[in-house]
Amino acid sequence: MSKKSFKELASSNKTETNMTERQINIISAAIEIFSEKGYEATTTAEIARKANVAEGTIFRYYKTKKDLLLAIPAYLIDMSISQVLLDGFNDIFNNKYENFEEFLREVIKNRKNFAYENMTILKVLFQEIPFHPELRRQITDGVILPTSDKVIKIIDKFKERGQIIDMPSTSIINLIISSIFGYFFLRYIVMLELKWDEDKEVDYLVQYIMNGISKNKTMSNEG
Amino acid sequence: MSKKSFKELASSNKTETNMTERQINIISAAIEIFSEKGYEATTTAEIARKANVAEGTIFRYYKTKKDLLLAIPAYLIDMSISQVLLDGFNDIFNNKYENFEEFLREVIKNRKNFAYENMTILKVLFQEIPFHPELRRQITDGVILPTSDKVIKIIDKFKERGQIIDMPSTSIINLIISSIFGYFFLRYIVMLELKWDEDKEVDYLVQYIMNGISKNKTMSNEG
Amino acid sequence: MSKKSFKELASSNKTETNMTERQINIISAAIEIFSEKGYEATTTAEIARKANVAEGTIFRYYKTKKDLLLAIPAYLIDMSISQVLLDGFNDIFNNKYENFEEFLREVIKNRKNFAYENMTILKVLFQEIPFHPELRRQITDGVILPTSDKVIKIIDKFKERGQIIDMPSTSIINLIISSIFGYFFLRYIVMLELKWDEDKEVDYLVQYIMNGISKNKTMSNEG
Amino acid sequence: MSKKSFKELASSNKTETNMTERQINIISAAIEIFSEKGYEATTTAEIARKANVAEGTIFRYYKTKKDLLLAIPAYLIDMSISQVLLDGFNDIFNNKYENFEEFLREVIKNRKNFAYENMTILKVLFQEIPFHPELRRQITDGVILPTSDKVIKIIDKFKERGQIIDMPSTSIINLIISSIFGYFFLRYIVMLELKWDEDKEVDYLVQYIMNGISKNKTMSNEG
DNA sequence: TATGAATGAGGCTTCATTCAT
DNA sequence: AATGAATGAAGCCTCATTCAT
Repeated sequence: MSKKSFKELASSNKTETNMTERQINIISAAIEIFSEKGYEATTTAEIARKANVAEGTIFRYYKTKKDLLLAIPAYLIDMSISQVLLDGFNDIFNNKYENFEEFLREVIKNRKNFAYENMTILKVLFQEIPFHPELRRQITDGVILPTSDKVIKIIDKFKERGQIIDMPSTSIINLIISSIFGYFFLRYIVMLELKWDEDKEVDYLVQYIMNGISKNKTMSNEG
Repeated sequence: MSKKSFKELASSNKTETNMTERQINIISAAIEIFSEKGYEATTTAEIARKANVAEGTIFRYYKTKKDLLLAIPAYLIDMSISQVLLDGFNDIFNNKYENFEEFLREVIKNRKNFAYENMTILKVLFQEIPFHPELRRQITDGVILPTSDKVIKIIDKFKERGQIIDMPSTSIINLIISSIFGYFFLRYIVMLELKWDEDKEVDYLVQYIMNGISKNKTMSNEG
Repeated sequence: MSKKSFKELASSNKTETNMTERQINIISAAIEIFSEKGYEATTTAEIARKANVAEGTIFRYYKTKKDLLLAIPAYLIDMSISQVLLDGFNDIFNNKYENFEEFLREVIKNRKNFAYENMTILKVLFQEIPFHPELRRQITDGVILPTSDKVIKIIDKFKERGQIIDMPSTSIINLIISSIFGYFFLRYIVMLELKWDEDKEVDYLVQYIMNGISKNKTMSNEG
Repeated sequence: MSKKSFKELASSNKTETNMTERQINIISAAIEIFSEKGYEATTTAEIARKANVAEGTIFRYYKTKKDLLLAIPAYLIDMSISQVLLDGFNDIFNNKYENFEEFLREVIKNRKNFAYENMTILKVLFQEIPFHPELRRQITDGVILPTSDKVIKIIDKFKERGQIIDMPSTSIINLIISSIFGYFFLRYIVMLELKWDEDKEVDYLVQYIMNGISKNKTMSNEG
């Protein structure tokens, strides 16, 4: 993932946001360093350096260092990164997949691409969630719940088609999310140094989830 | 989980460890505050206050604040908490379950109890893993790998009995761990405020995992 | 010696140095307190107070307290104090004294003025030399050796004229320096409280050194 | 110089002092570390370790760390180290040297041996003199002045014989001491790393002092 | 008497934030 | 609006000294 991904994404979307280029530089720099060292261990001096602004300039845009952190979810949404995500789901939703596995595979691929490109920002958010209730609220309300709503509808659709086991949709989502999130955490945080056959493991993951939630046993590995 | 769980556990095991009571007070206090505010945001003064010792006393036992963090995995092992875990697995392993689901349910119950009691310590460890390679090393080498070895054998055993799908045991473990870890993360970190029917959701989790890895479809929900 | 001598000297030379006024305040304050209490017994808070800056400001200019100490020789040179010294020797060298005693008297007078004005800085340097190899290096390489080179030439010149005994120039210099340094140490460090007829004693010192190194006995005492 | 010189000397004199062996261990250790790192930079823990006693034990014998420093001059005298010195002078004094140079050479040799063996203790004392008036008083009153008195008599004796120039004896002593002290300082503190032909330089020193103070030019180098 | 664990004041240093330019 | 020097509160850690054993 390029170090400029945020800035580039942001720049390309600049017409749709009211952030100045400076502001984007700052928050991009912050996100990157937060993800490397954690919020508390990051100094505003470091952010300023990476953002190519003076230290004082940061505080013109973000009153405090914490505001910089709390601005990240809004930034995520504002920048249409979450739009990309939702669009992806929309596509999936609209591309009436006959088969839930197809859908799931698409989701994971989507998620995977998304995660690859935005590992940094996600890492920061999940890292800091436990210590900042305001942040938690923003993420659940602004990102997770809206997404869940969409997904629940999809799940329900496939349920109606008899492809998915009889279990509350919320629980199903939680289980799927847990698996996916747990997978990425294990892969990119804990087992960082291990060799890992990405494609194969993702196939296993899909197969596992599919088995986990589908009504009829599928031994499919023929992705 | 009571605030005294570490101390109590440690005290009850004091014969098996060479830590003084003071040392246990200190690391217990540290773990608790680390888990509440994160390692960086925790001050040694705070730890001292909670441990009821002078600030200087901390440094008699742990040269630096970071040493205090790095001592946690050893503490986990030293206190036989991980022994409890492994013993659990040993019991499971020895109580030759005919059925993999029985085994899994036992594991999750075990894990759940374990996690309940040690959520705090686990939270700290997973929280700080990304920023401290030494910590990562200690956890993978001292906790994860040894446990994995045991579990792989169990998995293999059930594989031979034809109860588990044909997938590398390591991958199976990763998937199971991912699910369980993801579940706890979602439950206790992200969705902290949400109401949640614990028992039901755990049942769903078991069912989901069982479906995910077992050869024959089980629709068991009769928890 | 006035408490402001460094600052004043520095200010008067400000065009020739790239130190800010604040930086000069800080190092001046440091030198004075170091000389009074010794490097280790001096606190950065004290330095800040005397320099009329915040404690943190010190560390903008000198990364550590030790850097502050190690900056002193450079400061000595940078401030052209040593230039004054060398210039003095240059003058002496150029004012072709026919007589070595004249030269010596000039040197000592020069040294004496120099020492009077910079007793403080010299005291610090010689005080801390034993404990800081880096400091020793800087002083020998930056101050002593360059000066010695100049003086050796002068000594050689007078040797050729047959005014000085046959002894390696280096040894002669060492002996002279020893006498002068020892004199000042005894006078200003050990015998601090004693009454002392300065002029008379300096005359004795000159006479003593002259006798010590000159080829022909001089009983001059006509200072 | 052996690391045990103080302790050994002290032990051999134990009948003449009221110090316990422990006390001697402590002050010996203190002196050695003070001389290596300076008084302020030395910790009582370090002293205790080197003295092979518990940290608390130090404070049984010396109420404070400073008391330990202030005890050094008394220790010097108490241990008859200064007696050795004076005895040396006594011998010299009694061995009616006809020639001042002989006397001087004896003194320097004596001093040199003395300094070799007690460099450590002297270093500490001279190092800390500037910062501790009490220490200065003790050294001047207890060591320097009594010694001076003896030496003055000797000087006077040689003056009467017409071997020494007409200069106040105090000044003569100061000059000689300055030269000798300056020599050792240059040699053992500043030029620590330089190669140095000890014997030759001492010869030069003697010759220099002799020339400096004797009435008749001596070009003697034939020591 | 000796010990060494415990103390807590105080040292050095960092860093978010302010403000004059 | 942007800068970056200055601030000073607060953090980590050290160490002389005390005191219960």
